[in-house]
Amino acid sequence: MARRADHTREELVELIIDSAQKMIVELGVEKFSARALSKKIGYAPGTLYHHFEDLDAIVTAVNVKTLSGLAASFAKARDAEPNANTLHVYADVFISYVRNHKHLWNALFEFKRSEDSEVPDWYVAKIDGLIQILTDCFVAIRKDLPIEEAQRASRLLFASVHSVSSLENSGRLELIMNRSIDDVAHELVDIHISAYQAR
Amino acid sequence: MARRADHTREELVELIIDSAQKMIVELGVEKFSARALSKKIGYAPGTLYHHFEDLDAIVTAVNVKTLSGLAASFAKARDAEPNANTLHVYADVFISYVRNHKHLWNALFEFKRSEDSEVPDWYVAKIDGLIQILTDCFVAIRKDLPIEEAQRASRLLFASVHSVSSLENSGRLELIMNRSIDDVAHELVDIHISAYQAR
DNA sequence: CCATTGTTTTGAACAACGTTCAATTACATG
DNA sequence: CATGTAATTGAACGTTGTTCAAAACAATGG
Repeated sequence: MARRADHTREELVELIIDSAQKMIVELGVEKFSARALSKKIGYAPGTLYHHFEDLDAIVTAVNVKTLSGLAASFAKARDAEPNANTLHVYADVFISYVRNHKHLWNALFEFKRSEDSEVPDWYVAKIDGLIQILTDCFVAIRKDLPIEEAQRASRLLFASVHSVSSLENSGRLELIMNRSIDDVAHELVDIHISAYQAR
Repeated sequence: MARRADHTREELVELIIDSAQKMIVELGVEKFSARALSKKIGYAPGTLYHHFEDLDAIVTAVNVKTLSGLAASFAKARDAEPNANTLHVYADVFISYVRNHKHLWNALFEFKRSEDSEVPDWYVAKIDGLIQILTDCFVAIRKDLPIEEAQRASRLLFASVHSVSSLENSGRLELIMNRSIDDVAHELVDIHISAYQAR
């Protein structure tokens, strides 16, 4: 048939992404399937593949929104006068965002993308944006150090907090320690600040 | 039929685990399947389920060996006189073990276990053993601090290095920074030592 | 040496998955 | 109203993990 009258191309693409997002939020990415999604939106499975390369592409589209949401939370918390304490604020923002969007976050960092599929550029760009905000804080902590040092420090802190929170999110932090992720994140921030100040 | 003459029960269990391990090493855990495994060992798929609860249980059995292997590597590198530098040695041991057993490590930390399945006790015990070794180093660095502080520090360092190396292993470290995992691990060790010394 | 017993092994079957593509259908245009 | 175009369909293919009645083998007792 030709395009059904109920949705334009753009509307359909949006419908697919939004429904996929809802589905992942509710059931987690492992329960997410092409058949279930197509049923939910009232189209046949094959239709999905005329608007997206494969399921991977749909999850990736959802991931854009997830990462944008985190960026928005960071932007909201952004301080005109960044300092050491601001890093703790961002840690809180990060931890609670991940906690409140557990399934979406898992989709972002646990979904297996196929071997050949490249890492999208916007992925790196979005993350770079987040890290830049942290870099500002490190710059403020020690204005005498070159910006490269601050960048290095912020990337390392981001990687640390991020990956420890992934560990928590997959239920494996308790294998290593019996502490809340909030505790751990804040201590990591302290440690990284302390080491940075002692340079 | 009754038990086939070619393998005793114990031999068969061992054969299953060993073949599963080989398979994961060669192809990765995502290519690992019940049918392929049964074909490889020359038994029918159903046979696997008479010796293991499910595929998860087989992967878990492989994981025992993986974690034991890491523990053995740590034990080999263990120093009678631990100090700050020894932590770097362990970082190297850890990183190269993960690098040399990429697929096995992924099976250990990326394989999705079913919701209800409990974390095995030996899992925690093995990891605790590794962390104890690190704790000794921290104790040596500052003998005046209580052992709880050293334990805290070693768990945090272990979690950091471990999770950053997971990030690398899943090909996502490059999303955050353009550095080798070795570099990152050693800087993490330095940072944690520095902060610990400054307490 | 054979029949019976008790397990172990088998493999077809089930429900689900991602994906493809010929056939169909609905809409826009002439 | 006929024709053409393009979106949609859904059956089909090859996977997957798992189950279970049936079959097959080894040990046992006579």
